[in-house]
Amino acid sequence: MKKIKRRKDQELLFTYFNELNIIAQLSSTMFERVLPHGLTGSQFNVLNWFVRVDKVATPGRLSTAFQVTKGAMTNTLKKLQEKQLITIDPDETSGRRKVVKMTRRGRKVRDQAISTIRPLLIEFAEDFNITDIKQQLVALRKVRMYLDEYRYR
Amino acid sequence: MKKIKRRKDQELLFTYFNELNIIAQLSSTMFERVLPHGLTGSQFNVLNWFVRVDKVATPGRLSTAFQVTKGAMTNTLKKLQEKQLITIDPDETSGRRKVVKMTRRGRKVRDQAISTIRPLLIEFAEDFNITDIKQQLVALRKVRMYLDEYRYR
DNA sequence: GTTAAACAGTTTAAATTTAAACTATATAAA
DNA sequence: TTTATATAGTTTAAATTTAAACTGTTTAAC
Repeated sequence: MKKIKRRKDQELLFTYFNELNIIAQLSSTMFERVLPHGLTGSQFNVLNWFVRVDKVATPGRLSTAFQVTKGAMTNTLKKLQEKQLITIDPDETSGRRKVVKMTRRGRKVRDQAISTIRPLLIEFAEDFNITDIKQQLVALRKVRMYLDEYRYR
Repeated sequence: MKKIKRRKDQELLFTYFNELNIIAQLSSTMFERVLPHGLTGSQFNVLNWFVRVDKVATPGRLSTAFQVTKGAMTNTLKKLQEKQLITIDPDETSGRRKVVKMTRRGRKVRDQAISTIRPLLIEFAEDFNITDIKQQLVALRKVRMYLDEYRYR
């Protein structure tokens, strides 16, 4: 009896994470399609980080934040720098660190990106109950926190 | 007033999809780490599809199901074929189609994969209310269906 | 029946990402 | 102080994925 329940639970959870993954894939693709200036998802996420979290960053802090390898972040930052959306300077206080900041142009492009994504979200909001989404978000945060902790054990 | 509400909603939704994406990334990584036989996530997903959905497939059907390009699926199937986990044969009734099936070996490896993932899910289940997850799943399915339809407009 | 269009799958080149090796700097231990 | 180790970031090669071009087959129109 218990064994059967466990198997059922396991299937349910598997389906649950599968559904999460499909949604993640579909939504990222939708967002990426409308991003301006040939911005990729990772590039936009970095720009948005500067608005959401902090004015200043290091490559390492960003690679930890987005859970990508340092090499991947080096690449993403290089692209953003080429487009003049961020600056990468040596850290005065440390010879191995670098200081990353968003430029004024970067901020403008980020705002533009937000405003191209907004219509998609507004439309979505018309079909869904915001209060309900808010509750889902509470639950999702718990799941994310669990996974985050699990990762570092 | 309405404008402010819209902006708040937009931020909430953005956070919502962001949270979904982080969870998707963390969970896929966790699962992939424990997969046997150097199986990648995409490879496992194909094997699992044969258990969940149908005994027989075509490359096209699979690339649609997982929303990846045909080229990506060609690659994934090639890898699975090399490992002798699937067979790819010409379709008797059509010269341009191919018939993909999971081998007995493939089924065994898929079952093995499931059983390496299971402990992670069992542990997860101990910290979360299954009834609650079940309700979340209902909500997530609605979101997925919305995005799925949105995609083909 | 020919011809044109659509379809199924593969191949190619470019982009992104990872893991691991590597360079350079900072910290800690002796 | 000298030496060892940890840290920050870059580079490299391999893997995966996409978009687009391409091959071959089927369907539809005429």
